[in-house]
Amino acid sequence: MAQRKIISFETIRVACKNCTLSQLCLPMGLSPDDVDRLDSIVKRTRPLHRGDHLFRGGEHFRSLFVVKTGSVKTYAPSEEGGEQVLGFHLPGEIIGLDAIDQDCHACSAKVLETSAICEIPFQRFEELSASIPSLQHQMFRLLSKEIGHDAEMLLLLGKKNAEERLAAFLISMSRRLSKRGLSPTDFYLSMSRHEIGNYLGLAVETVSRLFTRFQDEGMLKVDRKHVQVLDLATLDAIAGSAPTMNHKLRSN
Amino acid sequence: MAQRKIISFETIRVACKNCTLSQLCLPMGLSPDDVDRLDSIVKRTRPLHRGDHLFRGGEHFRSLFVVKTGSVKTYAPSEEGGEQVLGFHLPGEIIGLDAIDQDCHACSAKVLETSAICEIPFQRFEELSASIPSLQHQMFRLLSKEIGHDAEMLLLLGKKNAEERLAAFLISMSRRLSKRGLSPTDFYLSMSRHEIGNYLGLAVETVSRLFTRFQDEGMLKVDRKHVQVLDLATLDAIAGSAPTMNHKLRSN
DNA sequence: CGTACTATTGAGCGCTCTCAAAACCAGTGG
DNA sequence: CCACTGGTTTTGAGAGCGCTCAATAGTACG
Repeated sequence: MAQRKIISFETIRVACKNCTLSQLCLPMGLSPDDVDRLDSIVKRTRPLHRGDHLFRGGEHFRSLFVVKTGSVKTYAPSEEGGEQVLGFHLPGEIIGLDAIDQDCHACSAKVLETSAICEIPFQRFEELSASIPSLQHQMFRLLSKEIGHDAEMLLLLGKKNAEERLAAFLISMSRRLSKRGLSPTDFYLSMSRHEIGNYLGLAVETVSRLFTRFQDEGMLKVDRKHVQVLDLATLDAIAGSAPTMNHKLRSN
Repeated sequence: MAQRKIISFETIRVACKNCTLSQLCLPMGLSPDDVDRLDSIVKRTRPLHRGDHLFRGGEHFRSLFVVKTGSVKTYAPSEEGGEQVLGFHLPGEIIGLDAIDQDCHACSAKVLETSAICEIPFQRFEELSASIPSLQHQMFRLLSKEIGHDAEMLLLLGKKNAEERLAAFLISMSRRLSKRGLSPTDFYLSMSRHEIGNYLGLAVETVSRLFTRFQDEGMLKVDRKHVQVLDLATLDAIAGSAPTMNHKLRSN
């Protein structure tokens, strides 16, 4: 996932415009003028590095964030130092939507690799969207899309076994990366096995064993964080919640 | 949960106003005038009965729905007739938010008991919220709240064991019912054990066994769908994701 | 009062976790 | 250049939670 890419300031400025565009505006047109108004409230931040926090749980909510390059994970810290990884966010994806309600962040967001992030002050964004109906509509859609995505994760965690979960995870990464113009079959995972397992509700060891198995079965070629998908069709079939041949549906 | 309540048309009309109010407007004030404008676009529907559908997956999205009385479940039908229960919706709660994005319902909504439902045509609602900034803000909050709730479910399905899941479910029901002025310790569950298990990612048998266990341990008194919580504090403690004494955290 | 459905209870097994240890990697300092 | 150290990943062996299968009881309804 573009680990050691050199990022010029100009690159960020331009691409940042693109990323807000692609997320909020592309699907249904804003006028070029409205796009400029939107873009004028977006702040650019200098590149963040592995381990940096966009925000921490409990902090006051001020802005939404959009990943320009790199990747970010969101997680809910629990009492005893444990955490639940809530999601991984790739370029073009938005972070912080869950904080609008409480006006305060319920989860934390940590950068997984050197990343460029755009910041959208929410108050100003709200004012803008009140005056641009199609922007309001896009925002509703964006929030709704997030809810739909969460529903998929509920299905994954509620019904799928370990094999199906990892396959679904890889397919999701593949799709999202290819949407950004990257290879759907050859990519780097910026998160650790530990984080993948946490996200999928599996133990690290189970994730590791599955990577090995998938490789043995010829579906993947795995070297550390570098993944090459050799048989996307089979992987997709496994991910598709279709219970494995020798399994019946669980509890339904 | 108010199973055999007689509902007059007038009751619905008045209470329907209340329910849209409490969900969308109460938290931050709309002017009484704006409230009337909102209320004027809300459709009342005659009472629906057990098994009726508000909508089915794949149908075109036109309206959001608010539960006035009764209860509704949303679920995602999967390929082979199986289904994943996505949520149970009690009075005052809104349904259909996930359909805004695709302009088409991804899940189905089925009435669990005789219920009164309000319908909010989304197009008209959007127009209205563009002209009432505080309504727009409330809608953003509502969508965000849903995302936050989903995150809680992810944590539940990803990290909690069967005991903690059922406890969390019961605490959730208790809280939501008491928010509507009903008893937090004495209520009827309108959904079957099967549906509870499906929702929580557990087998029916496991749910049944846990109800029995909770009762044996003196935390609950259970008679079919009638639940009385005898020790809310303990139940709350179990639900609070705190791993049981003899368990460590799972995979984090 | 039979039929169908839902709920309960019991017994056994399997998937995934836990525990443990080795292999591998990256960074640091001698 | 290499040993040392902390981290991540891999691999192995065993155990337990929760599922599956199966049978019984209880409930709703015609």
